[in-house]
Amino acid sequence: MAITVKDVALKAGVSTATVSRVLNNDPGIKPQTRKKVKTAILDTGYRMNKAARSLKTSRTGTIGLLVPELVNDFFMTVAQGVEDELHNSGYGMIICNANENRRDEEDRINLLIEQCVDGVIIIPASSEGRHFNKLRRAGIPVVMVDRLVEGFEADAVLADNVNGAYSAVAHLISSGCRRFGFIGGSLELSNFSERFEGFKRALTDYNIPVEEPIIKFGDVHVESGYDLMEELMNQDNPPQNIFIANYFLHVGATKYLLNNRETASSEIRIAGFDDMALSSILGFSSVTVSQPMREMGRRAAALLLRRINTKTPAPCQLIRLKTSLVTH
Amino acid sequence: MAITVKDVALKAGVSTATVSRVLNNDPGIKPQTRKKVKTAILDTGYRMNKAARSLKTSRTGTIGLLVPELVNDFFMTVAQGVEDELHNSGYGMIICNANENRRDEEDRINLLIEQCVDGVIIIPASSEGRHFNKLRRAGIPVVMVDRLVEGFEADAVLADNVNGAYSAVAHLISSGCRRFGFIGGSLELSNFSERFEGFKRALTDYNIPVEEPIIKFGDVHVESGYDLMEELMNQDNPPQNIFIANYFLHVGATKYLLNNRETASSEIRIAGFDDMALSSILGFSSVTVSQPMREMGRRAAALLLRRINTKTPAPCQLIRLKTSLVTH
DNA sequence: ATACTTTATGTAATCGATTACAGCTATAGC
DNA sequence: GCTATAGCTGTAATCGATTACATAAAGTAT
Repeated sequence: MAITVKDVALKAGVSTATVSRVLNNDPGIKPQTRKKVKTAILDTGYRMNKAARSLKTSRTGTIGLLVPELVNDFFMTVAQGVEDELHNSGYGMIICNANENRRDEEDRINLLIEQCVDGVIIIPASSEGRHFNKLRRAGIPVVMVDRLVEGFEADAVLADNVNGAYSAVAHLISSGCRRFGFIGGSLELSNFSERFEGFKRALTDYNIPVEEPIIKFGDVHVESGYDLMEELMNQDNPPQNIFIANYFLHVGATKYLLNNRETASSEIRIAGFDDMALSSILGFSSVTVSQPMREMGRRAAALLLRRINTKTPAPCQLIRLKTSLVTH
Repeated sequence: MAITVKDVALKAGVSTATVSRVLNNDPGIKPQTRKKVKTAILDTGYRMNKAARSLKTSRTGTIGLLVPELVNDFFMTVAQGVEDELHNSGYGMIICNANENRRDEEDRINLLIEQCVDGVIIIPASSEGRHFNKLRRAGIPVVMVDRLVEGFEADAVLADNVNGAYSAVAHLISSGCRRFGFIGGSLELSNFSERFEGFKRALTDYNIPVEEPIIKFGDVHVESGYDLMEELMNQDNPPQNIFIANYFLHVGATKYLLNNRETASSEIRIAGFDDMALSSILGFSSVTVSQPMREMGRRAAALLLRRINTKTPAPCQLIRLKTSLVTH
């Protein structure tokens, strides 16, 4: 039923080899032959069966993108960047959802291997990455984004978390703030430990003590932000200035403050990480660190494509992208 | 290099046919043979080459999901639902991004056809869908979600937009509101025209006139919401109650109000469509219509899988899912 | 014991595109 | 005029899994 190279060859009066060569833009085809084939392709409405091509070439022209969740503007903005770059090169992208857990993450890795993707970009769901070695064993190049993991080495594209956090806190300090709370995700996650590092460094550089009880860690979601802010505010002498290490925590924390306007001081100032569409309308937010999310995706894809197209194994490359500060 | 059925067959001392049958859980294999093959599969670390299978069976075990954009919690929540359902059935999902324009949308359709997906779920980017007929011609089943389009008929899963909008407006009316503005996307998009329909119906049912100048249409994004709210507020005698027909418009409109606290009355009450993670912390929001987004995705996927697995062409099916009202 | 099912497995063709190799033509070089 | 070379194009094997058909073995009926 479907139209194959054979049909096109017949129509154009050439062999299937020639059709294939035209399809692949091989040089060394007479211009008139090429034209004949091209019109035959259009006339027949031929569309290549990529499964057949993949079988022969063992390249699928698709890469996998594995993210911890789909409903997340950070991950999806990175995905946009990846797609930007891939599409330029004629590659397709399979997005897989790790559902925030290792089991699903591993499961999706298997799926991607079976789908014979040419490469994989991973935003890891946890701090542990031994299961990614399957990809290595299957000869599939990998690029990590946003976080590094234990037990697996690969190229990576990361934000300069330390300096990003530092600059936000320094900004608040220079506008007079002197006492800071911290809300962040688990220190096991490399991005959060880096941001905490930047936070501490800014405080020590300005001779501000780091007070244990007003440092809070949770997971990376809205609910956690809400709870941690509640804990923070219910202490004696809660801090007026709070650095919050990711967008979703920021949203949750703001939610708490809005729900508790009476008790929470209106003088609270928040420095947040990630500048999203809604960051500017979150109350209390005075400055946010903006990661170049889309660019991170683009760079990751570019790096991956380079790996795919060069067989020689170069040492792992680590790209750090600068953040910028957005004041509200 | 890679391990194939041949290697497994050799190891197990059977033919490739038998290995294949075990892989496909065919009945009529002696239990001991099956066991032999299974251990051989584990021992060799065999992983099937899906390209080869697809070539032979012309089924890939993947479906395509085409969305207008990735950075959009509505679309991605639907995507979650789709994945929930697909993954139960061992299917994979390729997400494609139409970038809000018809050209890219058509381009992604071609990509999906070439990838030989078994079916496609589409959230259309515009009101026009003639280009989707390519899928039909390629024999690929399609299910639409959220919107209907002109020039292309298919199964669809939609929210009950009319009653959703009606109930939100009726709710405000019953709490005393008497004069309503409307902010929505183009009426060419079926979901918005339905919501506008519900809006009007509520007003007429309660004998409230529909005043032209306070009805605003734009596109479906944050910026548009901002601009339309500005227009609305700059009129003589602006309405105190506003129905906003989607989440992003709602966000944009709120942004305007927050940026113009002095001029805008604090008595403004908004009824919004879509209840998202942040809906509850948008100021002014008094009620939102919640679509069962994830369920919409699930139902769409279930419908698609049924189409894929039954050859008999049944008439198009249209599923309407009830919305619910969330008060803030 | 014979013929006929039924059950389990093997043989080999097949899906559609790619590509090594062969073959043919035309041109250049002598 | 004859060979060497380059430039195009065709022939046919190939990728890995599936499956129609063939075959063999075991069970059943008479």
